[in-house]
Amino acid sequence: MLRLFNTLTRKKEIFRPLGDVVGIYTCGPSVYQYAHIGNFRTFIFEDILVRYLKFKGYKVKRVMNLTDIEDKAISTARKEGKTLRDLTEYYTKIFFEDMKTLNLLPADVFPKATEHVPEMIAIIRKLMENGYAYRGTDGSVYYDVSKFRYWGKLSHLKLKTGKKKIKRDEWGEESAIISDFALWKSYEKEDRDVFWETEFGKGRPGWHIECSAMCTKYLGTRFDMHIGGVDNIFPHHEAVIAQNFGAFSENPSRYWLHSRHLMVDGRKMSKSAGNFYILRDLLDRGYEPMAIKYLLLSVNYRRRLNFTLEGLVEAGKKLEKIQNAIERLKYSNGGDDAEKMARKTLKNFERALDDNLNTGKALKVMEELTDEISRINPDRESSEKTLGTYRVFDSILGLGLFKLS
RNA sequence: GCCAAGGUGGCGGAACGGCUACGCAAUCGCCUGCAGAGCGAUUCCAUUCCGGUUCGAAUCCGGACCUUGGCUCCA
Repeated sequence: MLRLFNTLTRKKEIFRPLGDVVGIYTCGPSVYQYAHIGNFRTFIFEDILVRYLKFKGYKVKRVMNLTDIEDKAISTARKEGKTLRDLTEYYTKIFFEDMKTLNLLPADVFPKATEHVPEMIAIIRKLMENGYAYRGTDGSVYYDVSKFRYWGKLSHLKLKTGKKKIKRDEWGEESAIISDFALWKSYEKEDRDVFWETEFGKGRPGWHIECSAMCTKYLGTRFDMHIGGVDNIFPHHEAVIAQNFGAFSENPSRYWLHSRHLMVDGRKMSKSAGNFYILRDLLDRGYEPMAIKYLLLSVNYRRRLNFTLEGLVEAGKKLEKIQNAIERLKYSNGGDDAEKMARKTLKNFERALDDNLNTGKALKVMEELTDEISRINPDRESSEKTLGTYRVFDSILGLGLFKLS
């Protein structure tokens, strides 16, 4: 029985699907730069979750959005003298390549924000009609958070409503005052050719509306899971809930899952600290993609994971050890029975993943099986059965365990 | 300030009331034409601190101390 930690309730809850198909929406990449390994920690987690649900017999529909319009993307395109479209198409292509390199299954739908402006407008219209939105003096449309009584429920922040912006690093009484957020931003000349003519004027979408529009379009007003990194909790997912509630009177997702950020060399990964890794840099330096994946899976997604190059080497060794054991099983023709061990391991593997997708533990039980069968000389029949067990593991983990074959 | 997570051997990381995981690293053997891989053995007073509950605590309770994360750039 699968249990997942729901940010909304801050508890592990037994997973019960709403319908025949498990609907999963995940906040995908902003395609104006290379995705880094931290991004991939989240995407790998999501991938294993999807694969595991399928293994358990669920049908899954997964939607992953591509954010191809936002402030940074626009300014990056301007700096590089490219059109927004050229820029985002390039990084989208790279992202798909990286996903393939890491053996991640593609989502069923990859909707792009720029292709869903009419859907966004429809939701903003509803929000206006329902009294959750207003036109600002600058012509933009804002969400009035004072109208939403559950504002702050997901993030568990005690937020005071107000129009003031908080100042960072000046925590005091006023620090929890938050501002309304933009649904539709009116046109500024820095936007150049990035605009749409709509009933709310010439402009472009706000930061959060795309997810409301696209999750609703592809999964309906109520689906099973919404996933992202912890940084999305506030304000992004809080805003998505507010938007959907204002438009459709319900929280769009039953479970909200958030993966924790990874650390690099014991510190938060950041460009300024020089500990910022993107996939292709690591590959250029000779590291194996599956070793990277192995390391990223070695700790449960809600725990802090410290990414180091030493850890990466170690992960590569562990993976190799398993690959070697599998290779040996293909030809072993001894007299020992491995099947019992394999069956026990599969059970423990499932138990680990059932517990909030504890991939670290799952890898551990797999390593233990590997050690056990290395000590014996399995007979032909149980070797085949054990290989079957490894195939199950690999179908869920996608680690290329049969690489040597 | 508010809200969280966590502190286990040289390192990573299990165990959530009892049998002192496991892996990596290190040392020594075995196997091997060499290499790789593998096997066996060995070493290391590990549970932040102080109380409490208990026959028994890393695990439960209370209190310290410390670390990390979030609080509209961010997966």
